[in-house]
Amino acid sequence: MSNLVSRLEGIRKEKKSNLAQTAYVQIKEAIIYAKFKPGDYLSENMLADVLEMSRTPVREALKELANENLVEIVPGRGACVKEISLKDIKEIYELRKVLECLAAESAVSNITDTEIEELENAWLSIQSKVQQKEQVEWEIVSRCDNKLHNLLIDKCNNSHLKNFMSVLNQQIFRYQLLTAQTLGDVENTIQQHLEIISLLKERNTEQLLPLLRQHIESAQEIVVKRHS
Amino acid sequence: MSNLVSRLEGIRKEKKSNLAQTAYVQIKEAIIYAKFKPGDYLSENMLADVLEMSRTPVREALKELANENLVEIVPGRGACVKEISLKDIKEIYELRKVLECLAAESAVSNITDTEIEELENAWLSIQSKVQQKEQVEWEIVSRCDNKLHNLLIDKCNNSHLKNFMSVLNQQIFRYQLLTAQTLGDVENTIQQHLEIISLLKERNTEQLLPLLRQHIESAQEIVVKRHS
DNA sequence: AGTACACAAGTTGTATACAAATACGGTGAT
DNA sequence: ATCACCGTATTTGTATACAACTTGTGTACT
Repeated sequence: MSNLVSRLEGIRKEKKSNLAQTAYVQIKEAIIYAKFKPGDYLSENMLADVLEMSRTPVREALKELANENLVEIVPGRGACVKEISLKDIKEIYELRKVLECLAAESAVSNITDTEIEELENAWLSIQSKVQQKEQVEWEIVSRCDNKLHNLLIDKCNNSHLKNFMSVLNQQIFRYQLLTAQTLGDVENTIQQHLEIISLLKERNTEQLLPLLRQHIESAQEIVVKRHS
Repeated sequence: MSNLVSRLEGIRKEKKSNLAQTAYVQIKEAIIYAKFKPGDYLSENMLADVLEMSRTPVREALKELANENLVEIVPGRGACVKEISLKDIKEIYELRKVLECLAAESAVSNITDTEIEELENAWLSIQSKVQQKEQVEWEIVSRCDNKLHNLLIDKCNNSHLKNFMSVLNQQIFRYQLLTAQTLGDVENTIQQHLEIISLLKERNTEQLLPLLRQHIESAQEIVVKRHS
């Protein structure tokens, strides 16, 4: 009997509490939300102090962030928060274009109708607000935008692709936050998304992929334009 | 004067000696060359003992290897050398197909004529051996094969793509070693490569990409066939 | 004033110590 | 014989100590 109990406890404990992991999450958020700015040097001691833990887990977190291109470890100085260069943006979006299309291709057959409808409703709600001349915040549109892209990744069959894309999307999100916090042509954005959703509904891969590609390209243009 | 001397010494020291890095390289090689076999558990203590260093750098190395999908860190057990599943192979090759084509597209304009000729000569040498019925070892063909693919990666403009591909290629190389150590249809392989090289020489991207894609697909088929 | 140098403060890299969790093997009861 | 339980050994997670290196500043010397 106590055997069973211990097994249940094993299942219940899904926290995976682990200081290195929390350090990783905290520092990452601080970088993405620009609490730590590009060019800042983060010393392990300082971070350990702030996070109230020892250097060891902080160190592990920094190494992981270096892998994901969010910091650069400079020996003798500390971990430097990476700048965002125009070249980076172009490279990342070039990758996103082919990888997200690959994900979409496989996701099309896995996404359920209700998931699509949910997404559609979110956009329709934004559309009606716009049509009634209500104020629409950038954050809400951004969240909806991410919802679509995350769905495509989430529902694709390729776990390695998922990992790659999550690293990419993280950086893209950071770019958006740093450069494009204002709305562009909202009505156009809404139109693009609704078309994509409609093709998704029909499982029309052939027409979906080019449109998706074009959508990502225009997203890139916005970020690039605001960058300078 | 002594100021200059110390500066020169600083330049000369380009070793970047760092135990964590050497641990990473050593363990990775041991896994790729199957000295550590899939399913083996590697404890930090054991590795530290073998590598004659403390657990700290070993631990960092293992975390990095976990990121690259070569081991899986199991709490309470150790780092388990990853099995190679059929699903993994399919996923990796699917990614390779689109990413290597993307790399090739940009590499075509950066590769020099001499680099291509060097590659071509390597393959012609193998071809002449085969035509004279000489024995050709798998390792030599494999090395030539990798030479082409590494060149495409190396000469592409996208640094993020390079990073992704180096992780992918590492795994592909491991698959090849574990499953396909014997030669398939060598003459066909040679023919395929020579055609690709010829198109590369002409900078004929339009015809190159489909052929490259097809080449990767047939490489995948070989690995999959041997896997079972 | 300008330059070389030395010293101090801060940084990472590495080793080690300790705690908590887990696996493993033996022992006993049913 | 099988299962539950318990103690030991091993494992990771974390903190801390120390060494080597880098940077920056101040000082003496030219």
